[in-house]
Amino acid sequence: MESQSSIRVLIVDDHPMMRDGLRSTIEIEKDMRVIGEAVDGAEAIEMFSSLSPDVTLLDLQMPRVDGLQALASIRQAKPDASVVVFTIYPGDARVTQALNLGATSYLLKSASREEIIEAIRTTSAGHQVIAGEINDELQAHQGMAGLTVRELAVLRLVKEGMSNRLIAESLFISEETVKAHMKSILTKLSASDRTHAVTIASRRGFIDS
Amino acid sequence: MESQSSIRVLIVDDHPMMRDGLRSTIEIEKDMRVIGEAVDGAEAIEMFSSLSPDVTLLDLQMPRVDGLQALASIRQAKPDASVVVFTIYPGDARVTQALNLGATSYLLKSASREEIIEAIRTTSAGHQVIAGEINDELQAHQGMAGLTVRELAVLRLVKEGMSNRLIAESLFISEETVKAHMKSILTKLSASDRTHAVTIASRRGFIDS
DNA sequence: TTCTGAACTACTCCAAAGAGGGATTTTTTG
DNA sequence: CAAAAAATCCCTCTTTGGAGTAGTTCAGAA
Repeated sequence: MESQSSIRVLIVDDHPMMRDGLRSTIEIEKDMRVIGEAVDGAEAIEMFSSLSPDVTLLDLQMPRVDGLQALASIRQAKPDASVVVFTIYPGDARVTQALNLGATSYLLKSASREEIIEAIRTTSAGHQVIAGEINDELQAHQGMAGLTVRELAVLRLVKEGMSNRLIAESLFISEETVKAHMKSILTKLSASDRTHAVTIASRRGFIDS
Repeated sequence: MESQSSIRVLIVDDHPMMRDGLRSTIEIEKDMRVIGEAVDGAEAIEMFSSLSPDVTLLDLQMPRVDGLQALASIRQAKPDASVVVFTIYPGDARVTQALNLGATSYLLKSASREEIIEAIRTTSAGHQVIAGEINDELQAHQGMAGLTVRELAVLRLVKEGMSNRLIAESLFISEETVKAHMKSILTKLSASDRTHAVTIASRRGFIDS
């Protein structure tokens, strides 16, 4: 589709220097150009609908509306949108979530100029690019059960230092139910206690660190 | 000193796009230029001693040798070196540590082009620049007791899910001593339990997240 | 040198966490 | 619709965590 004209790219990142780097790297290539820069998720959603870029380069860590929310909105507005997630976060759970939300590709910020340019081209052609480290991580946790919505809600409160009793009150359930969720969380994450569970969940991208 | 000639800057960051952004932004200014780029702490130490830059722009989050270690080496080699820490990490404890290690200035990656350029100029002139958000954080925790070396060692093991008994064995001390350290940690961080302590310590930059 | 902070140890005591069972009711989905 | 998955609740039992209190040793600073 974009073989004749140039690939129109929207950059979404809250760090000015990172946007500058991406812009200057992309502008060097003859078959692509930057048509807009957004500094947070809210702006990303607006600019996506007004500009209709061919490829959106999307950071996940952003103030206000985060990248995953932006991704959801964008894919809802245009279900075949090509999005390259470009983030420092590995973590199989976050990657899986992004791919389920419709991200086409997933790159890390440690990627080289060439990898990024190549990923934009490949993604605009409708193909997927996943960073090697990410693939390793996905395979390492392949087949493992994810955490449910309720388990994540419990774990986020655990992280803030709440006791099972307080969590129960906060979620309007019994303490026994909280314990049941905790048991499931510890099993699924192979954690030795609640602190370990939070540590593992942060590393794997189930919850924000 | 550098008023006649241009300010010679060394960039240290493991993200190629970030380095590109910094380089192109700095090269626009007539009174400064980039004389080298390092991708990790080890390279930073080497390049610092071979190039003797006027200002070093240093990221903290890097593979192998991290930024704080690099900072320590650099300041040891040249005690009056001007270093601008440039990182995504806030966290008063990390900032305090960096400043104690001899960092001149502390900027966040959300900083604008103008703020970065201005910080390089000010720092090369021997003055300090601290990002506003960072100052707020420092003030908010000003006067609070820091964690001791031993308390940090305990907390890092707590984060990995170890029980007091296991931590005691691991550090060759009694479980009662571990409990004493935990009591002190919980008090100093105003944490409700060990999980909360790890969460707060990560946010404030006492331990890596 | 006295003093302060850090590291260490010991005791009691109770609340909380987690292991090991089992069971019911929604909700989702093939 | 039937089956599976998720969410709920309950009971026992043991281990662990954390509060409270008290003390020693040692090193470095005032």
